[in-house]
Amino acid sequence: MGITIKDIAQIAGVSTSTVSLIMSGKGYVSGDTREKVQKIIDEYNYRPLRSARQLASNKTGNIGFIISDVHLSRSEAFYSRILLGAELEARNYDAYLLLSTVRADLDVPRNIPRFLKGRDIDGVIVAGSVPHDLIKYILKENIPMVLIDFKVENLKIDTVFMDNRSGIHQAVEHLVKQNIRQIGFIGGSNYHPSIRERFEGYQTGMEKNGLGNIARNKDYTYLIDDETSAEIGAKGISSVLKSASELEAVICVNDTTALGCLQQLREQRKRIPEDIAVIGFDDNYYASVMHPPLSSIYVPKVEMGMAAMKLLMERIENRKQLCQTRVIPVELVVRESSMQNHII
Amino acid sequence: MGITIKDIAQIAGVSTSTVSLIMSGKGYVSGDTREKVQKIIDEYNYRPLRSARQLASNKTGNIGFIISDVHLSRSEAFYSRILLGAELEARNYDAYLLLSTVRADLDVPRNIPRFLKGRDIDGVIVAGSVPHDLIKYILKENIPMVLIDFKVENLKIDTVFMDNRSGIHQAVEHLVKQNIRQIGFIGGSNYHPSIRERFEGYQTGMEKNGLGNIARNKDYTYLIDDETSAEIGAKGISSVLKSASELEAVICVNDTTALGCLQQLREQRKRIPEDIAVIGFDDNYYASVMHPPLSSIYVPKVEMGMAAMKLLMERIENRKQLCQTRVIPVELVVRESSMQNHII
DNA sequence: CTGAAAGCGCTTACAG
DNA sequence: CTGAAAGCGCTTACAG
Repeated sequence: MGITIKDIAQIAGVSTSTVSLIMSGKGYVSGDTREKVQKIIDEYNYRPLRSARQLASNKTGNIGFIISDVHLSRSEAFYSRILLGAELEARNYDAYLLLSTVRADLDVPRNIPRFLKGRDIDGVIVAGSVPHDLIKYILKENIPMVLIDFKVENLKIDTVFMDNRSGIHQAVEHLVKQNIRQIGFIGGSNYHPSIRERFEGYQTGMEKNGLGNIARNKDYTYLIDDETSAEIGAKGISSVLKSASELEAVICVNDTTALGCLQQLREQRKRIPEDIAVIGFDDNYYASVMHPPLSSIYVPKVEMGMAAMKLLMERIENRKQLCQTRVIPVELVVRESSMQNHII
Repeated sequence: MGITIKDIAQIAGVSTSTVSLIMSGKGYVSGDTREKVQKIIDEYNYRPLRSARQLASNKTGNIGFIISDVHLSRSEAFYSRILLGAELEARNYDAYLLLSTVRADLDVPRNIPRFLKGRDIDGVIVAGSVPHDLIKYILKENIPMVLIDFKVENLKIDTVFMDNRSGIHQAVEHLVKQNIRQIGFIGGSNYHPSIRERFEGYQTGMEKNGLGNIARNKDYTYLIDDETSAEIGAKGISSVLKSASELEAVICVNDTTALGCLQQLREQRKRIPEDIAVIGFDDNYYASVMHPPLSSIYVPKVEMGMAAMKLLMERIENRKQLCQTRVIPVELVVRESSMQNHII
């Protein structure tokens, strides 16, 4: 029913090879022929059938996007924005994005995303943490892959990351500039690479400002190696408040944690930011509408998805190139929750 | 490099037709042959190449998932949960989900999702509102389609919806049982079908409880036909509070709106729920961690995605069947924000 | 610069 | 119940 390359070739009075060459932009075709054929292609609105193209060229034009089910449906919309970026960028390569969610208890290799088994993709983007076995499987199968906001030790894989350390450094400096020095940290240290980096950022940032003794004092930190949640924030601030009575400010590993922290502080009748300043990380929608509005480190999520897609395409083009890590810059957004001395 | 149907046929000593028949589960194959061949298929872990299958059968095995970019990246994770459900269900049909976001200012048909033009999908799921022109295009092209949480007037399309009216009715009754009668509504009336239904639910629910006069009194409602936001909630409650001084409770069109409402009430030093009870809709993660925790109507989002995929597959099977609407039940979750008289 | 032809890996009437 | 064969719509060496 659709129009085929044969039809176009016949109408244009050329061979199908020529039409194919023109469609793909490869090989040499004279300007005249090209123009003539292109006109007919446009006129008939011809689009090559993907499956035929795939079969003949042994390329699928599909990119797999793998994400854990809990991450995709988390409220921060963090990963769905990354997904959005990947999809946007895919268009520039005329690629389709195949989505597959995986569970944490994935049974590799029995239960892996189908497109991996069927080889229906040219490469995959993995966003956030997934079972290590899955990563190893993809590597073993030699399928081009880019990780976003995830790392697996000792494995050479292209990665897109945000500059977690710089983000926390910005937060620390913003506080120090206000003469706030008793700064705590709530979150985790090891559950996820980004979480680890944020904690390290806290340590090094404090160190740089001559506050290493505080950062090393465990009274000032609350670390739980688990999926982040508002609950951790609430428990964390209670705990730190008890152990470090001098506390003036707290940096939370992300906005969700900060939310719980804010609530707990309110229940304890602490004024924010007068008694305790609070800073989050991610800068999601809720940060700006929290009470008070939350200072947070903005992460350009869409850009991360786009960067990953670009990197993957480079990898597919040139499978031998050295592994790269793209670090996406982040930026502190100051709001009421951390403006203790009202100097922005 | 991969193993093909030919290899399997040769090893098993049968024709490729027989292998194909077994793989697809169609036609008649004797038990003996079936078993023998199946064993070899399993042993070699053979999986037919999708593109070849597509080309030969003229079916793609792909389902398109279309969603507006703003919806996908909204913080409620409402639509990403729906997407999750669709993907989960797709596995049961061995279908792949192709994602495409569209912008509100989509230029139809120039800029429509590529898989629509290329006919690379067997059908599409459209989640949330998208430009009407796009819906009309899909209809005109006779591509099987299911809408989720969206309607286009006068067009016959399979649809999955949540029971918005029932949700609001539950909220009204929950309040009335506590002898709360001065109930307002904040949100919109016309921007989106769900919003309209929720407003209608407010009107009919109030009517049923003998409170029609209040529902008809414009002092008790604040309606803005725009994308929902916390800001609308804040402005809404200020406005209603001014015009309806007797106000005891307010139902918000969704949780995001309720969030803004909560904040504004706090700023005005109103106690929640003692002075004003507040109820949201959607029951997203933030509802339970708001301050105070927000009563809200739970919407089973994953189930909606699954239902849509099932419905679409039915439609693809039988293009002539009558259009169906699947209404997914919802349920009020009572939390502190609406427990004025402490009788749950 | 262009064309003829083989081939990609399946499915599906059609015979038998 | 099973096999031989055509065909799906492309791409890609290979000639010329």
